Amino acid sequence: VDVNGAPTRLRRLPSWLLGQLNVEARRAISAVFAAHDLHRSQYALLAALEQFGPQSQAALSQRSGLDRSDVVRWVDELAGRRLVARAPDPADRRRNVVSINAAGRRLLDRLDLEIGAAQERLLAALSRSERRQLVQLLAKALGSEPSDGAAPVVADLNWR
Amino acid sequence: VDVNGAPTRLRRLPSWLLGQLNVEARRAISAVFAAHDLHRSQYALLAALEQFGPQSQAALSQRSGLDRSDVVRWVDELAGRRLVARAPDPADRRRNVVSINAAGRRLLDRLDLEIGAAQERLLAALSRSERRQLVQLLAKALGSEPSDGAAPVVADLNWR
DNA sequence: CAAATCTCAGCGGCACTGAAATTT
DNA sequence: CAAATTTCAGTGACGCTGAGATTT
Repeated sequence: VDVNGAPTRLRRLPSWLLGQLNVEARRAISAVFAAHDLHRSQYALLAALEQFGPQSQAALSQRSGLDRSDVVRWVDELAGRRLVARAPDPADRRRNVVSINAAGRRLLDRLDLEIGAAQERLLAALSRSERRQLVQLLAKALGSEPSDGAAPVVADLNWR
Repeated sequence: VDVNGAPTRLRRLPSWLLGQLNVEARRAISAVFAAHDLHRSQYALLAALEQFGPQSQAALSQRSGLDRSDVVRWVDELAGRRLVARAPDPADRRRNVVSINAAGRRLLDRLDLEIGAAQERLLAALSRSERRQLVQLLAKALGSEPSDGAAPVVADLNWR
């Protein structure tokens, strides 16, 4: 993706710039996951399970931002690889309770490092403080409230 | 898209934030174009034609960032609606020369306004200076060199 | 009964690939 | 001949919809 040479109209358009950088981001990230025969969505699921504990697929959908039907597919895959467990909820038999296990946590830790490195590659043209700024601006635009509880649940990723 | 409630891992990940905001951006922008029975890609083509003049489809592909095969499809559409003209290049008969006409320019002007308004909606949570910052950071991350020739080719869009 | 949950089949937009046809 | 250009058919990932089955 070479943005120089593109029309001025586009080069000034936030939505266009977002789209272009997102293309590069998807490429970089997908490559990381492909090396593990995994998918972006599965990282989101593992992250939600690690942070919020065992939960229904509906809850997973809400927390991960994935569609309910995609949650079904990706949990299938994760369960088949023994990275998560899926069991009917005895308290409400409409639900499946999904939980991450030790192998899932190990994989998540390994992925954190590689994904962090990919972020650095993606934003190589920016300084550290610029990367921080970009993250804050994106979060604010999304209506993200400061992740309360000043104590971070997860250790700082290495791209910071 | 509600980003609060998402895992901390994701909320700190530039590529994830990019993806989430890009989803909203696509939704906002597509709605604008749908009202004109148009497509995002066609705006990019019109913008390239307006700024750089008549050119081959290969050149259009490079300038607009669209794939060569998609250029074929969208130029088909634009030509069918008499917004651009497509004629074989007498100097090199492998090429088609595509050019924008008066109707295309009028449409482009109208779109500029509506797209500008959509950008404002997308970034409503940001102040003006934050929006400017975001655009600059995205551009820098993409390796965009300052659009040289301090004189802008296009009038400032109203979302600035 | 209405509402929630899970599951499955499939759709539409989109970036992209491969190959054929033509011309330089 | 190799390389460039246009065109077309098709693919795969992705976000999403609709509907059915089950349970509360």
